[in-house]
Amino acid sequence: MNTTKKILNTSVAKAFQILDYFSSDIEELGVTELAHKMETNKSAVYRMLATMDALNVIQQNPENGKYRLGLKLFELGQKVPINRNFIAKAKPHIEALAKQAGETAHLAIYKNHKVYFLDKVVGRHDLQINSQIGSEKALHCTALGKTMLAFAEPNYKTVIKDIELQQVTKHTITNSKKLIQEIEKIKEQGFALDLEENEIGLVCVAVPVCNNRGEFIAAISTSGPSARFNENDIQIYTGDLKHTAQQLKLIFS
Amino acid sequence: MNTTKKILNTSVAKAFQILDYFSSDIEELGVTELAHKMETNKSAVYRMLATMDALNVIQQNPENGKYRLGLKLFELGQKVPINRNFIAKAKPHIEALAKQAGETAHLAIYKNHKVYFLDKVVGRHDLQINSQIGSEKALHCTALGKTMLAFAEPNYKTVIKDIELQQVTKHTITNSKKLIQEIEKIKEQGFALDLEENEIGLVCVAVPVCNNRGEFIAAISTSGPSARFNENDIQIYTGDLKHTAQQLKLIFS
DNA sequence: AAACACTGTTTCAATTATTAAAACAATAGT
DNA sequence: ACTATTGTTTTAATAATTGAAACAGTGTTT
Repeated sequence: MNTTKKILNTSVAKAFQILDYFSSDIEELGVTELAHKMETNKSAVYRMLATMDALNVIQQNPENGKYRLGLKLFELGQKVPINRNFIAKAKPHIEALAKQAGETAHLAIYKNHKVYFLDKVVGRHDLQINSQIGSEKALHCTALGKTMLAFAEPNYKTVIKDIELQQVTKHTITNSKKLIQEIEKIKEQGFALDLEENEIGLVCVAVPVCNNRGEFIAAISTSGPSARFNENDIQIYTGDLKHTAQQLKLIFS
Repeated sequence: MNTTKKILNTSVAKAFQILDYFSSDIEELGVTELAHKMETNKSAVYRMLATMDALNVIQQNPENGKYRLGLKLFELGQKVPINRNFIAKAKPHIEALAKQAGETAHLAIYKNHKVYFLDKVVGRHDLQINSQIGSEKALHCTALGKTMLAFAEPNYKTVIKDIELQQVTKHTITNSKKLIQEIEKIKEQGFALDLEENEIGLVCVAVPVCNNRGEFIAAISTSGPSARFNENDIQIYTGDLKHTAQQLKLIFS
């Protein structure tokens, strides 16, 4: 019963590598385009695409021959066992949070030593974060991640030593000692900050959501450009977040 | 630019075959269990699972060693280009529809000569349809499918000749001539019925949702056990459905 | 406690499928 | 009509997958 698995089938890995090139921004990709991105030949990519097309995993646009993600993935995505009931019930509160601050709000969970976005409600401004529901982020450079290290991970010191503290921006905490200090601080104050540690110009505030037994369930955050996140703003947002976390606590208690 | 693709990579096909064994009912599956279901050996299944585990496509439960669908699929599912805005805006109307009738309501689209469920709101009764958001259904034996043949497919007669009219129940229309007559009737009356043609005991009413240019967008339905769907009930539900379709028309016009 | 039955995991030679370059076909732009 | 691009197909060379059997754990039964 191993925890870290190895890739034993290269074809399957390549198939999912292809799928990862698609996003909400890049809806369509061609064979040649993908082969170039992946630095392989067209044949291999084509065979993968043809196979996945036959399985409805991707779908070819008959107009230009390019491919896009198919409905099989939508179906499989719906079957992933996550608490959809919680997401649905939390939604109005996340919406209220985003509306109050006017900034983008996120709901995220802790899994595989990573942050996973479960839901997102955008703020009212033009300048927005390019986050994707379902996508993952590193723990050490995000407010959500640091919240999780502080409140979701009892052995957070071990985790910090295990994960790679990659320098994403010049403000990223890459020193494990400093990060442990930061987590201790977060534990005390009950919220986490990301001051351009994940992306220059982007600030984020996050708090944990727990049930009435004090068990960590999820983390919520408010994020936006540093220009709109001065000390006073952050204090207000933190209050809003704690208020929302309290409401969400009642849902799952 | 072929439309029907062939499976050129067996490994990828097997990987997705494995994923298809999972559902919201069957959340967890083991290596031996899957190997038995697929009538192959454990090694092949294990290698697939290990690979997909490494990619977060599936995830092993460390408590019992069994596997479940992973967050990568949730992420990919979110990236599939379907009109999520429409689904979100339609949701309250589908909910109202389900509440009024007390029966399960569905929102579905037409793609690849098939019905795809985009959303579902369950009714108030214990006896419920076991449908899955994102899953597909055949056209000829469902009210939603027949609605699509009538209103979404200009060349519906060609499609009927192309698709297999599989006998699902004793009431399924398997004769193409009769099905064409049925579609013509549906075109006239503006709604479609499924009188136990897909499952014995299950009745379904469906209507099309169009924009103000008359273009088909989606189909909505009300379904439940035949005991709760007498002629009078069906007439009421049809009225409700047409009312909802009218409201949804305004959203996308 | 010891034997059993059941997991998931690993191994390894035999087999089979994948590979990659080049040719092909089909479209769009100049 | 030519050119440049696309997706698709073909080919022997290659590298991967296969599947039976052994292994290593867990939990249950005797």
